[in-house]
Amino acid sequence: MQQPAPPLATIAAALRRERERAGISIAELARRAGLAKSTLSQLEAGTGNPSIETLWSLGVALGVPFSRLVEPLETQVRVVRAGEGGTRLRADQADFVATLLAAGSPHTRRDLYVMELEPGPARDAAAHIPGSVEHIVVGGGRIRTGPDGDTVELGPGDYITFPGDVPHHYEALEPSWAVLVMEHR
Amino acid sequence: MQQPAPPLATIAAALRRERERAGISIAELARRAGLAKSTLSQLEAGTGNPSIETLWSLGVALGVPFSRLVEPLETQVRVVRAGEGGTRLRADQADFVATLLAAGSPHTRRDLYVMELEPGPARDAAAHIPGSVEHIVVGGGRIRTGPDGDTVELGPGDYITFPGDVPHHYEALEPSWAVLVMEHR
DNA sequence: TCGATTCGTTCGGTTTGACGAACACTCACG
DNA sequence: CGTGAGTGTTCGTCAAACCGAACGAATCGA
Repeated sequence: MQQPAPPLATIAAALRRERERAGISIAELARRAGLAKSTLSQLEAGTGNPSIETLWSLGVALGVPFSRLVEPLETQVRVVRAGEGGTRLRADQADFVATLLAAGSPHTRRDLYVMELEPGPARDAAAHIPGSVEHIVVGGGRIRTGPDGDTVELGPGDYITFPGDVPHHYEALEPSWAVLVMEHR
Repeated sequence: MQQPAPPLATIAAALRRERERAGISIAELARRAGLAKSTLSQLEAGTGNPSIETLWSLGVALGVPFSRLVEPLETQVRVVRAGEGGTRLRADQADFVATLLAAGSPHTRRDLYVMELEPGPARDAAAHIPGSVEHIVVGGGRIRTGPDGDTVELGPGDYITFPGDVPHHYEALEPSWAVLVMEHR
């Protein structure tokens, strides 16, 4: 039910991704992590099966949590209308369905809020930490929200997710409340 | 900044803890994971530095997310009624308040669901992965939920959190929907 | 008391991950 | 063109992870 796939390829991809994000070469990373560059080369090629210590030192050198290197990735604006939805779980003996909106990875930190809004424009230009993502499920009322220039109007049960590190705003069209999950890495 | 300590000892401890929780022997676990029991013996002893594949297969055999084996450790029923709440964020120039319900630590994995329930008892005895925690914010209707023998009735905007690894159930008193955040480590 | 079973640990042998050197390649400089 | 510094890859060597078998201890029946 869990453990979707052998993480060999995932590690290779994550490793390359994080290294390029840091803007350093294989040789440089090898030096910082105290490893042979040949080892890194093979790892990024998907060949090989690193030991915990090896992978750990890479996490340290890259400044990312260990689990970031072993679990997959996902962002963008995405809306799920009430009732629609992707993967639905249906309880065998029960009258309820649960719709998966966003799967979390271990390295993401998610804070859970309930948000109450009164009508009127309410900018939140603050543009949070880079890499943060917002998830909103409207509980009641109507809210227009999203990144500036790409806002969407939502009603009860509607879900939206969008990057939190760009200017965006919330605007209640009537007294409203919503569940907000703030995700930062 | 992160990466507190070499995870050698952590893995040894986590491995033993999870295995004993599953109530199986080293030999049995070795058989399920397709490893030599000698390997496990040494791993639990703290000797050795397992490869990713080895540790992964152990995670699968134990039915535990990979990261649970490599990261350290840290629940109860808690209810926040609509309008009440702990720390409230108030936007300076805006008409909205956000109430922090649950702060996420890194290393916890949180999946976001919307749940629709029809009236009638609906047991979910399944008792998910050990260490999992459920967070629920009711969007509409009325729901009675919580661990068996300790359920609470909730209305729109109410929040509850409780351990997900014990028998519990959802019971909609009328057609309802809710936001569910499933947290497992 | 003697198998028979299961447990966990210890001991050689084999596989393989990590290392370091050599390699081909590109770019900048003279 | 050299030549030097940078890149990433390939190859042989060595240490260590992993395996399988053998071991002592504990439990349970016959």
